[in-house]
This record gives sequence, C-alpha cells and structure tokens, in this order.
Amino acid sequence: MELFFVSLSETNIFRGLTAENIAGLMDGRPFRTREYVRDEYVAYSHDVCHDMLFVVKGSVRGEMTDFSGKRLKIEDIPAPRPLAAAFIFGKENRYPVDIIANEPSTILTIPRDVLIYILQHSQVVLQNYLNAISSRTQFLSNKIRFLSFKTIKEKIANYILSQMKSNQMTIVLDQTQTELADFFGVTRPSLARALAEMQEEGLLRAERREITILDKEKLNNLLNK
Amino acid sequence: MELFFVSLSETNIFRGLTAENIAGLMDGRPFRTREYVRDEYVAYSHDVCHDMLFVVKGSVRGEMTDFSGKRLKIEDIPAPRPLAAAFIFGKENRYPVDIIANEPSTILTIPRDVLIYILQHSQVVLQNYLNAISSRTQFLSNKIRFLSFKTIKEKIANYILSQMKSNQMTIVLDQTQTELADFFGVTRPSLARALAEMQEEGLLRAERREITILDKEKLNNLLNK
DNA sequence: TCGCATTTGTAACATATGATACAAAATAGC
DNA sequence: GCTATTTTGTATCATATGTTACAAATGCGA
Repeated sequence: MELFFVSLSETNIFRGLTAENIAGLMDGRPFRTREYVRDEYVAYSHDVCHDMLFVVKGSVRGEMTDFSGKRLKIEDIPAPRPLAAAFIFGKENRYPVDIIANEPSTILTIPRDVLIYILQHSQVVLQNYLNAISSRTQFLSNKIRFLSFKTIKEKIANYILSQMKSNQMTIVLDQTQTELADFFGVTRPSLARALAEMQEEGLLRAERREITILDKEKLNNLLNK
Repeated sequence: MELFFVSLSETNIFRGLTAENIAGLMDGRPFRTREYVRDEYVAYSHDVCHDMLFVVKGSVRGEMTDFSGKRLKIEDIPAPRPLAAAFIFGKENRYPVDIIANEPSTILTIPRDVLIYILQHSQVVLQNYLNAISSRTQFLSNKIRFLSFKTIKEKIANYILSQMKSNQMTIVLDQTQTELADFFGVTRPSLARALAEMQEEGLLRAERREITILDKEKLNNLLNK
C-alpha cells in the first residue's frame, strides 16, 4: 500500500476509511503526488484553486506578501493535513496566500472533479468534509459574535452570563485573570479595573476568581446597546 | 407538479434543477411539508438540528432570547430560502436561534440522511451546497480580517492600500467621509481627525475625497503591528 | 446667481483602554 | 512552615476614540 494513502487516512477528511478503502475509491481516477524541495512554491496567492491539496509528508507554510512587498508567515501546516478545503469552492476560489515547502515535502493533488466524485461515492468522506467546513463556519461565527462586543465590560457581561449555570449566581473562573484578559484581547490591569468598576456600580461582586452576579438585568442591558 | 418543488428550484441550493428534476431526486425519499400559523415556532434555539429546512411559502424570522429574557429579532427569511444549511453539520449542530413564522408559512423539511442522499446523487446540488457554505466561510474570514485592524489609522491604511490600482498614487473615494466612517464603524470626526494626523505625519495628503499616498512603506508598516 | 443643504475641517472635552509600576495576597515547591 | 513565584489589586500617565458643537467649503436647485 502506498504510504500516502496511509497518510490520507489520518486526515480529518478521510478519517474512518482505511488506506485500502481510499486506494479503492481513487483507483483509476487522476491524481498526482509531487515532491517539493525546501522553499519551493506549492501554490501562489491569487491563483485560482482547482485542486484539493494534501500535505502527506513534510510540512508547508502559508505566507503572504503585504502591500509593500514584505513577507509574512501566516501558518504552518504539518503532514498529514488537507490544505485547500475552504478555497476550492465558493465565489472566490483562489489561494489567499502563497504555499511554500518548509522542508522536503510531498503534496498529493486531487482535481476538483475527482474530489466531487469521491464525495459522491463515499458517505464517510462527504460527512467528514461537510463537518469540517461547517465547524469552521460555526467557529468563525462565534468569533465574530465575540468580537462584536466592543468594551471590556460588555465582554465581561457576555462571558459571565454565558458561564452562569441554571440561575446559580456565583461562578468560579477556571483560568487566571491574566489568561482571561488574554482571551479577551485586553491587558490584565484593564480587566481588573473593569471588574472593580462593575463592582462599584453594583452589578457584581468580584474577589479573585469568584464572581457573584448582583444585578443580572443591568448586566444584560450592557449587551443590547 | 407540486408548488413547493417549484419553490425549491428557485433556492441557491437547487438552482440549475427543474422542479421535475427535484421531484425525481426526492421520489420515494421521506420528507415533509408543514403549514405554520403566524407566530408559531418552527424550531427552538439549542435544539439539535437533524433536518434541512426550506421556507417554501411565507416568511420566518430568527429570534433569540437574551440572558434576561428579552426577545431580539436577528433576521427575516422570506421564501424561497434554505434555513439551516450551516447548522446541520459540524460539531455544534444546533439551532442558534428560535425560528418563528411571521405569517402563514410552509416549511419543507428534509432529513439529514435524505440531504446526504441528494448530495450524493446530484452533482449540481452538491456543488451548489459546497459553494454556499464555502462562500459563507470566505465572507466570514474577510470580515474577521477587517475586524482585526484595531485603530482607525490601520483601517485607513488597509483601505487605501487595497483600493490602490497598479501603483496609481492618488485614489478618489466613491463615498462621503460620513459613509466611510460608518463602514469603518467609527464616527465621522474621528475619521477626519485620523486623516488629518496621517497627513501631519507625512503618510498621505487628504483633501476632501481625494487621497494621495506619500509614504507607502510607512502606511504598510501600520498593518504589521 | 443666490440661498440652502450637505459635506468637510477642526476644536474642546469626556471616556475607555493601554502601559508601566509596585505592593499585597495567594500559591507552590521544598 | 518558609520562601520564592505567581496572581491580584491599584495607581498614574499616555493615547485613541467618542461626543458635541460650530464654521468653512462645496454643491445643488430655484
């Protein structure tokens, strides 16, 4: 059995299939593997994305050129992982970044037609694929919802109200204030100050990791502008 | 031909198929339609989403209950449109909002299994479906990228650098400062002040709708922290 | 062309947050 | 139980942005 089928079977897209299953599915369909040397370009930003790519050996990175020509690394992608799940369909099916090999690496390329064939002939792969992009959508939606709270007090109100279990008025943080501040994307003293002010205003009582909700109504009003 | 197949053929998911095609695809598969009266609940927030829903007649709204019990309308969804494309797969396959009929409406419900069957037997629907969720992912990614610029100057730098056509150093805004400020989510005087300061710093020249880039390098540095 | 409405520039002040610093309190390791 | 480290509370100052107000510049319709 080719080693890259084993590698594929370890990706989230082909999970649940054996290397033999995958070989059977792809049998007679066009796909190719290619070795890249260190720093070789696998794909170029803005190119139309016709194929699904898998890193089956080595690792690659996403890199972009900013407006002034400077290079910025975006992400490292080690084998075994799919590369273009989100770019191959949709209105703007172009690579958003350059893809460059970090080390000698093997990329397996599956044309879009073949991917569609596979999705139509393996329920497991279809479900995996749909789950992968749907999870990503849900992740991004949550992130945007979270980013929509502008002030630290709004973030705090949203956080403690969503942590609250069944009208239990006291919650205990499972992370330090430093970690929470980091999660909120604010500085630690600013978080502590916001908590102190909210206590001053009678919304809650905060002592170290224990927060008691005193005025749920007012807390909530912070969230609806 | 049932009217709801005609309605389905007008949705982005079934676009490209005729009502007859769709009827053929669904023939013998379980699905159901149901009428809802005004203000009747179609689905409840947090319920697990097992089915794909289509509004084939009337209109529904997404509504959520905030932490204090207040009701908030999120979105109106008129026929003909799919409802749950993004919630039916993925880790958290639950409705994020309540779905409530605005008026007497008809909802067509396709169980997930049947949806998968359809995706595997119609290449058109599969591609439509993948395009729909991929476009949404791309849209959300762009939105997050935009939100990641924190200061007004960063937003301005990003905006004018991306508007710049082929090293043309002058760009002319196609909207008023008020509209641009609104697009950035900031106030108009703050935008004007930021522009004035950037001019002071020698980055650009701004007079009314005409902006001339004077120091592309420094503008760009604003974007890479 | 005149007069009014819109757009733009700018100023003064208020607020939210970041940066930095330091001490008190809690915790962990020995 | 003692000490060193981490965590928390707080203060001061700087900066970015919002809020409000008003005047100058522009554009538009009669």
